[in-house]
Amino acid sequence: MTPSPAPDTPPRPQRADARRNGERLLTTARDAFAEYGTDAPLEEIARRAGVGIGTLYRHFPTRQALLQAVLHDRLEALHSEAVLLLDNPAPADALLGWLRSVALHATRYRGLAAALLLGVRDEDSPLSPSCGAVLTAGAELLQRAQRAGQIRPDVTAADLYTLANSVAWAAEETSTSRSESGPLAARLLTLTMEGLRTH
Amino acid sequence: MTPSPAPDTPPRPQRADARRNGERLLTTARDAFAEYGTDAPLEEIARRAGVGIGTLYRHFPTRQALLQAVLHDRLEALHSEAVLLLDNPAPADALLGWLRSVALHATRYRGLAAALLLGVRDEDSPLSPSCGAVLTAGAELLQRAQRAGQIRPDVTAADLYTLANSVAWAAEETSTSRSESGPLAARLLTLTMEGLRTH
DNA sequence: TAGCATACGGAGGCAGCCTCCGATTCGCAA
DNA sequence: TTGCGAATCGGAGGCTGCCTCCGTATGCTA
Repeated sequence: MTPSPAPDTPPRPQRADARRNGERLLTTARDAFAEYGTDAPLEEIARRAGVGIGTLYRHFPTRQALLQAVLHDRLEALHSEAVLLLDNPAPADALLGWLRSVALHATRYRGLAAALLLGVRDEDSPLSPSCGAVLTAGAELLQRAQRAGQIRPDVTAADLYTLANSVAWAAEETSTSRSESGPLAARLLTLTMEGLRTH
Repeated sequence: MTPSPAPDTPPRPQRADARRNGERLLTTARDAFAEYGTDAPLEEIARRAGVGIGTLYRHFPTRQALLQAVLHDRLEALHSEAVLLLDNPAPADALLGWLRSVALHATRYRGLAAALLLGVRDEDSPLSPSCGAVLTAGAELLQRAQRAGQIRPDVTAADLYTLANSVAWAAEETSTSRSESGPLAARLLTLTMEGLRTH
């Protein structure tokens, strides 16, 4: 146990240069992921941000941690979108529209769908909390639609999350450019989702 | 132009040691892919087969080429299964059953679904001919089911191939062990396919 | 402005890819 | 059988990218 100098004094705040470097890494990483996909070379990101590779690893110990920081806001947005849609008068439409957002988001970077799927499977992943929150929000949306009798009762939120991401993955693997993959994902998702409604 | 000694004499057949090495590499690769997935280290495969890495690359210039050789028979089997099913009296059931085979096959090795999708997208891939044949066979099965009015007319064979593989991919990404991913793929595929029938 | 905790940077070791070319082996022809 | 040329082999070596470790530099507080 390292004795703290004062138990309730918060640890000294981050040094100014450290905060600056962290921010530059973040914005640089965002660009690099967009350009190379989620397996963009980390050394390239450090170089572009004008810091050493050691600095990158100190701020973000794993690629997943960096990705989590880059995605944080977007995942939060998906979460609150789901919460808002709980008030939508058409439960099934609300659910399916939200799933479209999820799938579209997952086509943003090449490799992202895989990372998002890992985020729910592996509880130790830095993405796990954010992905878990998204999944939970989706579950409420689903439950409401199922209670209304509009969606098959045997589908789980995990199924839907998985399907949305897998469709996004397929779109990104199939399309040459990233601009094509969005529409393709939407099209495949529509086909997939048709089977979920009750008849 | 290198002048051939005799225009219609086939070039001298492969030397005995070369043929032997090629075969050993093939069976070794099969095991390695099963163990490590499609990105198994090639040097490991060469080592296990008891040949130098140079020999591996001479026989199979790319990883895709090796994969193609390993998959050849299985893909051919999927093709002929489709042809046989053309005689099945229930067109939609025949199609959906075949898609289940396709998806199950794609869960065989980790990373395989991605390779199979690439095989139809990239015409230069060594997998392209085999994958193309599978896709064509599936298209006939689909056309028959659509003519019978049992499957939505706006679905393409490429859609179905893509969906089957993406579901297989999701199953392999989601499951810890490979033995779980088969059933999960089947379950997700069922959900997906429900929407394809006409009502 | 001195001293210390914090943060930086990049050298270096590792794994895997792929190429290239000197060494080896096969198999035909005499 | 033997000799020879063509076919084949093997792995060293150069490259990219990952990640760790530790000597050095710098911001912050007193």
